[in-house]
Amino acid sequence: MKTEFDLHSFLPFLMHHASEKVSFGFRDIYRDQYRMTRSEWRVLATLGQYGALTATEIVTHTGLHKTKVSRAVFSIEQRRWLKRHQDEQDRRIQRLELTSQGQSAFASLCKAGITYDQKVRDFLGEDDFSRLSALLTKLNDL
Amino acid sequence: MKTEFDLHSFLPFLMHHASEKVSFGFRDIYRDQYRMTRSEWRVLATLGQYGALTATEIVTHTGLHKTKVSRAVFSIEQRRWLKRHQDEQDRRIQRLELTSQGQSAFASLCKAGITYDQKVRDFLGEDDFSRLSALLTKLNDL
DNA sequence: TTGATATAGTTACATTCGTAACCATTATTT
DNA sequence: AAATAATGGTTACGAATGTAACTATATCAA
Repeated sequence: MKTEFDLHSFLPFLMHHASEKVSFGFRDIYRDQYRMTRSEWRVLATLGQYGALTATEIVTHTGLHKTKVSRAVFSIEQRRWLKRHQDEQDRRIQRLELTSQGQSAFASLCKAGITYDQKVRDFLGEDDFSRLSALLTKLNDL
Repeated sequence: MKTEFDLHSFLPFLMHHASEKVSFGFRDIYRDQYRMTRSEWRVLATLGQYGALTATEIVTHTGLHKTKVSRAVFSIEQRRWLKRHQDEQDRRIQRLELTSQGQSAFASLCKAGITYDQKVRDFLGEDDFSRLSALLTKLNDL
């Protein structure tokens, strides 16, 4: 049991730092090359990976707030990277689907993502990298 | 070398998720009990731990943006939790110091922090916890 | 010295964010 | 079937954020 508080070994602090470090490295890519926000990138990636989804499904996949998803979808639609298809059974729902332009943007960012991933792997070493992934995954159930 | 992109095993994604999970658990405390933002909590904690500092020193300690620090300092000052002391050598500088009220707020949040820390430790187990801390620290040099 | 440059810190502005309120539609209850 | 509740999604509004411009002071160079 720890009795002394030390900010720099406090997990929320450590996590946040490391997370920004890792995230910003990749953010620079989608931000500078495509002028995308993180929410937009995440929505694009989710649709790219899972095909057509509703906004609510994107929310559950990503954990993003629904207003973020709503706005991201709107802005991606503006670029003509996705289309909305009204669901005929349930007219509240729109099925969201990447256009071919959206898919190639996604493909290009995937490549960049894999390159970036490799960079971090090289830095950490394969063992530490997978250890870290496992620990982070475990934390999801906290 | 990985050739397929999978969002859910992509490190920026994993990190961000885990970070939010861990951070929000503690944020609820300083937010609900003290109406503080993360920046404010971090500035308070830094001053609590290191004693009197200048704004720039807080920036280097925390990595926070200087406007965030400026605003956090202002708002903590409003609560009478810190005082500014003009430096007589360099009149651009203000030395920032917690008042006794600030110190007791800090002390109380430290206790909550230690409790929270213990909760995460228990969840992960001592070994995984320190493994994780080590990996996150390593990432700072990425 | 004085002019140029750098640093500490704040502020104006535009953007982003989260909460809550809000439509529209569907499901459930009575 | 009418009333009520629940759901998908958007929007209004206030708070928080980052960039860049700004003020004031200090340092450096000529």
